Amino acid sequence: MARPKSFQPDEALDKAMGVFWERGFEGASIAELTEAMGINRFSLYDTFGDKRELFLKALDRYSERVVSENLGLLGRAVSLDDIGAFLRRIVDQPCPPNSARGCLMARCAMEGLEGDEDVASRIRRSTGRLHEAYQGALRRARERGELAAGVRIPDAAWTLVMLQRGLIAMDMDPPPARAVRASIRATLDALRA
Amino acid sequence: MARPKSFQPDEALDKAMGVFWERGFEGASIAELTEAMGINRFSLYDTFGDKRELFLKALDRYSERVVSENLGLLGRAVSLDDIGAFLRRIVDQPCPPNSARGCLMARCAMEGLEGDEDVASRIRRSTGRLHEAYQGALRRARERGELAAGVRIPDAAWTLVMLQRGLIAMDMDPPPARAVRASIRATLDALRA
DNA sequence: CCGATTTCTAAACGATTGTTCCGGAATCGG
DNA sequence: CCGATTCCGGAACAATCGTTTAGAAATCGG
Repeated sequence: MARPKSFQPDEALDKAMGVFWERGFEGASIAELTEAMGINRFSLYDTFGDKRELFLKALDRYSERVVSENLGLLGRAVSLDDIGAFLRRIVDQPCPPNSARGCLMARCAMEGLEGDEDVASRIRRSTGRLHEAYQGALRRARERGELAAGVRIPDAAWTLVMLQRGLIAMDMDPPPARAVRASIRATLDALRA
Repeated sequence: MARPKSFQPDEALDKAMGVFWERGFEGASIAELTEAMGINRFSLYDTFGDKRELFLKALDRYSERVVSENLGLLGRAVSLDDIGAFLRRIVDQPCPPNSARGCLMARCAMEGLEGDEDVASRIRRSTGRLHEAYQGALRRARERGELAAGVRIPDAAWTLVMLQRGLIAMDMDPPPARAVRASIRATLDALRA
């Protein structure tokens, strides 16, 4: 054995995730990353590989941190009202660390990273898990008799995924809060028995 | 007077718009732009200013071309079915020039350009015009007696704006086409009398 | 305390970024 | 045809990009 690392890779990866979250992949420079992570250039390459590998690791971290947290909340939803509360939380949560907004996955989907299969597969997996969670919540709502007869759960789950994406996409120029709440309510009422 | 330009600024700006559309602001390099525009580096700076000014001009061009085209279609919508046809057209149009997808404005809203007030104001104006157009279409639908009594037109218009944004945001990993059509139909049925 | 092993510091790499400058080419009015 | 004016081609700018390398520093087992 020899000299131990003077930093905690886990914490450094969290910081890197935050930088990518705020600035995107191309927008985040190595200098910015090393400064935020509190480590040296060499340590970054030695521990995480090059920028792209670091980005993939940050995506995975985002998936187990942020996405899984949201999925956990959704997993406890048993009614349409719970789903509505979940969606409302999405829009008016005060962004985790400081000024990072929106969804890292959704942001990458907008960048030119669509060609990178490793990135694309992670995004697909993330949306797939979200769709799955919405389906679960809808099934529980159906068991309680809340859903209208004609509602197809897979399609309704996709509707909610798209609504969530739409809410996030409106981040820069958000509609009045009342309109947002009304949209969420209208979408859920359309499923109601 | 003297030597005339050997290119048409209007066409060159169209090409630049296409590059920004596909690659984003930071992703589009000057070399890529000049090549696509068919002009020299000097001509670019002499005619359009620096990269940021060119980008702002491209945003304006996008606004008068693509946005206005969509707004024109919406302006002819008189029923909820017309709105539905408009939304369906958004998702399965085969991307104007070649492989440019999504909305340039929405893409910039995801990039780190939120700090630039000149960019932000253009995005606000674009979404504002879209919201206005949806309100107009909804008013015409109401005149025909299609809208339920409790529907507040401004809120419903925001719902449609967000739905459209959500549809575009799902571009990389799109849900099955049937689910998309079902979502559009469900959203509109919620407004129906 | 020592040698082996690993991390860290710091400098530098070539490539690319956005931007500018200069000499030659082209077109105009006269 | 001429001089003035404008534009084009290409080289070059400094700055930054992502990445690598060489040597100093630090920690371990023995």
